[in-house]
Amino acid sequence: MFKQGELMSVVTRFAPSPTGNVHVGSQRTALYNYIFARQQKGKFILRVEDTDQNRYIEGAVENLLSSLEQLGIEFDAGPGKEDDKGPYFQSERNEIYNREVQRLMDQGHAYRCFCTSERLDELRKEQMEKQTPTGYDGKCRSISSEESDERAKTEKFVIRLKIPKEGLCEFKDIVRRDVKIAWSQVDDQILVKSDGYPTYHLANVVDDHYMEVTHVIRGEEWLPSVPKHLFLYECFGWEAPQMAHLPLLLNADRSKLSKRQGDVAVEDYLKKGYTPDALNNFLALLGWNPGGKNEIYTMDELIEAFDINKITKAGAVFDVQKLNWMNGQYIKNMDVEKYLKEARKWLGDLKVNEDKLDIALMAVKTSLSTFQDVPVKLAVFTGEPSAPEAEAKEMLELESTKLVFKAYAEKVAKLDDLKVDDFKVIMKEVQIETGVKGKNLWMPVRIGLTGEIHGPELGYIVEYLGKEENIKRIMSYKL
RNA sequence: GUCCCGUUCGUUCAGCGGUUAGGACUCAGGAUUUUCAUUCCUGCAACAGGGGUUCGAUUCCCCUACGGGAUACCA
Repeated sequence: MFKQGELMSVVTRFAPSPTGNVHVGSQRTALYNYIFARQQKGKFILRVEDTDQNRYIEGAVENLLSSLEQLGIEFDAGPGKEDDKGPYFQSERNEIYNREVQRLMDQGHAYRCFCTSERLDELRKEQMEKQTPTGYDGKCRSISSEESDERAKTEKFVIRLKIPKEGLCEFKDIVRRDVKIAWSQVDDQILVKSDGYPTYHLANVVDDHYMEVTHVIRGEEWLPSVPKHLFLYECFGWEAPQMAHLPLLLNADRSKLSKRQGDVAVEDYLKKGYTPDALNNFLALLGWNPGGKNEIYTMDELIEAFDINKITKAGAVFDVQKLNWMNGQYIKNMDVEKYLKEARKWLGDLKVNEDKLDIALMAVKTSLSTFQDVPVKLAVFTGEPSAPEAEAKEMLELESTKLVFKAYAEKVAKLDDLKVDDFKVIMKEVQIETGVKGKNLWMPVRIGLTGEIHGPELGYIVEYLGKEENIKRIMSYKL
């Protein structure tokens, strides 16, 4: 349990590895770290965990940086924002890891292991068959330091942590509360790979210590390795940070959120016209909720309301339907200037009347769920009228429609300009003159102009089309 | 296989020993609107199962079932 007012300044960190585009699950982890740090008036660090040379993907760091920037998740220290705690790329910190692992070796907490991967595979297979826990059997533990030094000159080796073999590791997690894992279940973790780079476990602990991280907020998949980390802190004589292991994000079928069942990259959602604010809001509420009727929160409100002690334990399904609703809310409530500017980016190769574009955009503002919908919703303004369907045809064939069209065309012809307000006046006049009102009045005009029975408010369409086009379209129906 | 974590409406989040189990999304119906959308109202819908503890369990404990994670020289 995290208690307010503890005499420490909070430092959190987001530490992804650059193996692809940022995942929405990572976004949520970053968000919780960021929100918590801001709430506690602490510091939020970004650290790139690139110790696995094989998995590095070109452009991943750029994607990480740009995603965070677009989302407004700002770090206080990290790549491009160096301070005395850096560098913030693990691949540039090998000197530190080597120094620390040497300490471990000197103290007898770590040892070289010369076992081949073939032997390790074999061992694992045997253990599975015997239905016992899998893990390293400690063959190289007993090699003398003299022999170890000698063999190291010619043989490949890794460095392992000498995990206690007995007892129980008990620890507290802010989300999971009390967790117990038997030491017998914990493997002699590899700390340094044969290529000389550290594994996650070593690098993570060393960096968190030197970067003075006070709260480790990360995904649930790390929970089983906490004992290793705790033991490392103990060996080093360092104080361990507090832990909070977040529930996972799931597919609709409750399996781990994966690309097979939809988009998982932040970039994908941004490209589809979801706003960063909506995305943040939605993700923040997956795993935690302040209660009450409201679901819409600005970043500042999230920071204000967040309670790290109330994070949910169970995995959460990423429900696009709710995201769509929420994104729609953000667009509806968006400041007009900002909306217009953003919406204009989504026109694609739609041919629009530049002068009247804003009118069309405003007309569809409340009907958008994502910005990707802009061209679709705008089609009724920019395209030719579509061929009327059966229901529309019926309306056109009404006797009253003839009168309405005639009166409408005449009124429009008399005007110099055609604005939304003029249109309302005209329709009133047409109603009085023809005696037709309600649906029978409005529907035919809509169909006459667009061919559709549904669409945005007619006034906007009328103004967008302009006088000439209005008359042309209405008169095209030989009634 | 072994270990760890989890389980409240279809989804998400409230509830933290006594509630008609609440909100949001979805869905259905209605109102408003020239239509769709928006907005508003109403409704449908859940404590995985079994044992305890207790005067009383959704809430605490245990077991089972189910789900997820970890078991890599990946993070």
